[in-house]
Amino acid sequence: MAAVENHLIALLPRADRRRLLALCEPVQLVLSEVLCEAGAQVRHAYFPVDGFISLVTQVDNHPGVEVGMIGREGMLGVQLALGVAVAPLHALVQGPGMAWRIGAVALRRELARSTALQRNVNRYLYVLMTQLTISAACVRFHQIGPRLARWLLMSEDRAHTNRFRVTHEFLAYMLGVRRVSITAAAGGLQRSGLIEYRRGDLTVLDRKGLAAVACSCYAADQRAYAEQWPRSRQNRMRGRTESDSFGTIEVPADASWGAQAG
Amino acid sequence: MAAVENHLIALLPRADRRRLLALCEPVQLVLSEVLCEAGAQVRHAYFPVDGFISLVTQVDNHPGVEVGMIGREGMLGVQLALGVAVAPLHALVQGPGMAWRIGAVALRRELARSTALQRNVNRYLYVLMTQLTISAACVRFHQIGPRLARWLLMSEDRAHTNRFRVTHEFLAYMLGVRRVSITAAAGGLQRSGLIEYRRGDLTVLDRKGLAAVACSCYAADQRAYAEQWPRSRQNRMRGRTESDSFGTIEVPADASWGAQAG
DNA sequence: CCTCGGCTGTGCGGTACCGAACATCATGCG
DNA sequence: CGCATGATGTTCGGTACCGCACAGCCGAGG
Repeated sequence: MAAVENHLIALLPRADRRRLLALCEPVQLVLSEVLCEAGAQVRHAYFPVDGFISLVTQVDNHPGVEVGMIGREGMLGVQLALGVAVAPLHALVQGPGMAWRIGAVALRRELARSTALQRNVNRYLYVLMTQLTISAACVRFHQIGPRLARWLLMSEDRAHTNRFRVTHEFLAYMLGVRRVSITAAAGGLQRSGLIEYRRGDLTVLDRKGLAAVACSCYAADQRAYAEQWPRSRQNRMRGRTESDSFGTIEVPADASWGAQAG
Repeated sequence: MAAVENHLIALLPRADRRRLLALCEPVQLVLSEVLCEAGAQVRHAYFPVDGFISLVTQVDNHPGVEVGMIGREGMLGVQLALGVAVAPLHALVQGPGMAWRIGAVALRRELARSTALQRNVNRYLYVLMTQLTISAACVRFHQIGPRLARWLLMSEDRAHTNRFRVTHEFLAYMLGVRRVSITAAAGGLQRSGLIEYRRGDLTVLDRKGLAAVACSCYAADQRAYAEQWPRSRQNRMRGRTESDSFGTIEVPADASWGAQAG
């Protein structure tokens, strides 16, 4: 097993993992690439390893809003496991990197064979649903500043780096707000010394501080994941070093999924 | 087969339907009953026949927002099919009536046995996910008036009556807004002659007019359902009498799931 | 009949957004 | 170097909400 691997794959028994990977091909996720349009036919599922993907919903002629983020902890194309070959959402690459890609038919065949894979995919499906409902409430009640902080934390978790290429324009699209509102919110975070950016190059400086100003949805997302994989390596390690609260814990730059690298 | 039945059950082959119903017990859904709390353990799934159910999400100490509605077309407790026995959302009875209730274990056993049931449940799960994403965008971009109109249409579809007992207070909770905002929006609809209400007793007078002022999410929800059951009785009938646009079509009081009673 | 409690209407100031336009500034390229 | 391009900063008025408070009003129960 590789040092880094998609979690849904890493958690499979060795034989199942081998079989699944034999059906996959490695692909490079390219920044801003659109992996599928809402309503379009889907032929592949993706298991990100390094890269990560944003799920964006859109209505009428309003700008989009991100309702989900998929990194190493999940997969794009869960609906294939439900026998649905249409994408419900725009999926676009938000962090470049490697992913495993598998054909829809192969995935379904392997799902029928591996109950472990079935279990993982089902659980992830539930986590994703939870993420959607959290996003709905977040978008309704939380202000732009806290939402931006949450977004940065979630991205950092999935990008495995504290520095990424995003413009205010792009952030505005993700949060479903005006660019000007991002300028204001990001300016505030920068003045507080939590982040630093210039011309599409953003660096998270103070992860802990960011977590303090982020809305509760960041913690809620992590909790939803942790509940489904309470015994995974990441979450076992978590117990060793953290308090039981997500709101005030120290979250180092390479933390992910409630993990504490320790 | 009864004249009225839950659609997920009605669409099963006779033998599967018989087996499933043998495992179910009829229960009466009582107005305002809370069927499950978010995060709580779930022991039963429900297939509404007459009654219907609201799914409500909540964060911090904000009021709730409804993110899904379950009537004859769906079921409460899909997550059991994913092997998850925790509820992601508050579920409360919004329209009284009859429903079939089945134990978690029995449901899982029957799912393993009936591929037709599996198929229906999986597809409904996808529809529900779509509903969640639609709600997220709706709550972000659409104004209270159109959202209220949408809510009334969705409720009427599931209540199978144009008259229901709801207070402004309750509507405010469903839409995640202040009671006062509902008073304003509902007052507008009443002055336009689309609805009529007094003291917790609301009647839809002009369904067509309501559809005209509702946000696009009403049509989007119906389309999501219709895509998954394109050949169901309701949707077959639809093709005979309707144009391809949801925005301007006539929608009679007893329509449901894109159906046109004709 | 009257009163009380739940439902509805109204008015007030505040604010967090929006849309549009314009100003500045860094970067890369001819 | 100078300039186009794209990123960021600022300003303006407008609006759709919010929180709060209070006023009317219907209907059930004493």
